[in-house]
Amino acid sequence: MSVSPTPTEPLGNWLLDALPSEEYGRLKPDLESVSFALGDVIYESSAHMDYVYFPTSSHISLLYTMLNGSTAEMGLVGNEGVVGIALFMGGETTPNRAMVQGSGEAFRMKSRPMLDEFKRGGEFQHLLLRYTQALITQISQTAVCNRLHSVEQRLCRWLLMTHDRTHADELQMTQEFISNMLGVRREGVTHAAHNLQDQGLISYVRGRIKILDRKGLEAHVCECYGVVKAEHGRLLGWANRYKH
Amino acid sequence: MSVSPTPTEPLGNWLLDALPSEEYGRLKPDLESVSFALGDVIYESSAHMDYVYFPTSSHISLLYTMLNGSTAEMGLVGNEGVVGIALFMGGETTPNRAMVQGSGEAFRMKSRPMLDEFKRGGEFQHLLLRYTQALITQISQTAVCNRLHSVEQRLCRWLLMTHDRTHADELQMTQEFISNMLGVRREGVTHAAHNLQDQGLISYVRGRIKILDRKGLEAHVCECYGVVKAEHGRLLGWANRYKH
DNA sequence: ACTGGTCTGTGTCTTACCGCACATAAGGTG
DNA sequence: CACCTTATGTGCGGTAAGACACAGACCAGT
Repeated sequence: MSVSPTPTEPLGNWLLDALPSEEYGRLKPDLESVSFALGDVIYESSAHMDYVYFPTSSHISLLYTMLNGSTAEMGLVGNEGVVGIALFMGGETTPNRAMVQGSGEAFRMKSRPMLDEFKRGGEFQHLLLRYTQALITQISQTAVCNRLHSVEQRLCRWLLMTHDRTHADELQMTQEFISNMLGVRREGVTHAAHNLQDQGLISYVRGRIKILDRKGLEAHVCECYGVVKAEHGRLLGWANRYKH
Repeated sequence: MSVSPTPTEPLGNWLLDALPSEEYGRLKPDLESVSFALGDVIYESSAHMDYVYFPTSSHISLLYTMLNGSTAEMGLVGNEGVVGIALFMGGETTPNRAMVQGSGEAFRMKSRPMLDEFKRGGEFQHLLLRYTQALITQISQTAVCNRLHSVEQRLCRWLLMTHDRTHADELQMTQEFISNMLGVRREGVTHAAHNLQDQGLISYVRGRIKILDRKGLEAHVCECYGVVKAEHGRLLGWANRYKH
């Protein structure tokens, strides 16, 4: 992870870019640009957090690791959101881990100035809370989806969610990695990925996935993807972006 | 659902009872006591919400219903919490349903006065946000648990969570009902319940479950139960209760 | 006491997914 | 190129849980 100085606008993170100029002006001096590589761990479970992170070109996975080592993803944060909600929700820590799932850039801000602005109760607070609600929807839907849908459907969902946050048609991740996200065996991913490939929806070669037919994936995915996406749209008001 | 007037203290809801006198004094006139029966629907998915609810002797289940009609629970709210977080998180609605799972009492408050107090940024806001974080943990853990643990383990977890919120050893609910919560078939619940009964942990007769051996259930349950409980304790500071 | 409805138990068949073991393939490095 | 590591494919047996079909058991009302 490397750190570099002062940002230019628009920043590329929707929460930051939706701020009124006045609030943005107050926060700006405290924003630092950071660069993440795939697999970087941003927060360890129950560990102290110093910063909140606003991804721009990176995206981050929220994971839980069981005592026996198996893992599953509960949520995915891209440039629509923020990592570290526990800092403004008042809990300081969370019992999960945040890991970089797509390398790229983010802005970070120390807990203290973030909280100062949050406590003013303006648009910043309002945006963070609405985003948090969107995240809750995402996590809830994951809970239900994990219970009721097949590996193949969940893989579609995961690919689409990742695609939305990558803004590129080629994703870099091994089946092993994906299996840890979906909470299934690696072979299960091999199998599901193979099916999707046979249908011409993706191509998969050694840690490189190409999304060939997004529409096809959307036709294949369970309703969960749409529910979360619609709710994100509703809560984060895509129309209101880039105010300044 | 029946409504009756003015409360006496302590109210029995931890969030309300943890408020400083000043804030409690402001909210008090807006609190109404309501009585819920099993199965009452408090919020419908994506429907307008007028009130937030602070359960005391009742508890409420947060559910998601799939297009095909199958359902699963994502969270359970008892007298430690509040139903209707979307009202202060700023989303107005959520894409799920809240249903009474244990009959009993609750306090409710109109959205407007609740928001007025929330926006003052005092202890009320602080408590609600911390509670929301605890709820997020619960939902996250449900997501992971749904993926990685057996019906029997999940049934134990659900029984313990419900028991914590009922403060009674006899629960009233059919296997059909439970199957909708766990997102499994009714027969799956029959099977799991039977196993628990054989081990002398519970007894089950036509919609009446007795918790016979709580320690035994705790020994049987997956880690998820403990994680969520510990996090609730940490975030809601059980020591700080009943301030006034 | 009969009847009808609501719960629960049981059986069989099928399927999705796990666990394991191993084969193959594709790159990277000396 | 030879070799090693990493990534993926495949096959087989086991198991948890799904779908469906009924049987029994309890309860409530007339």
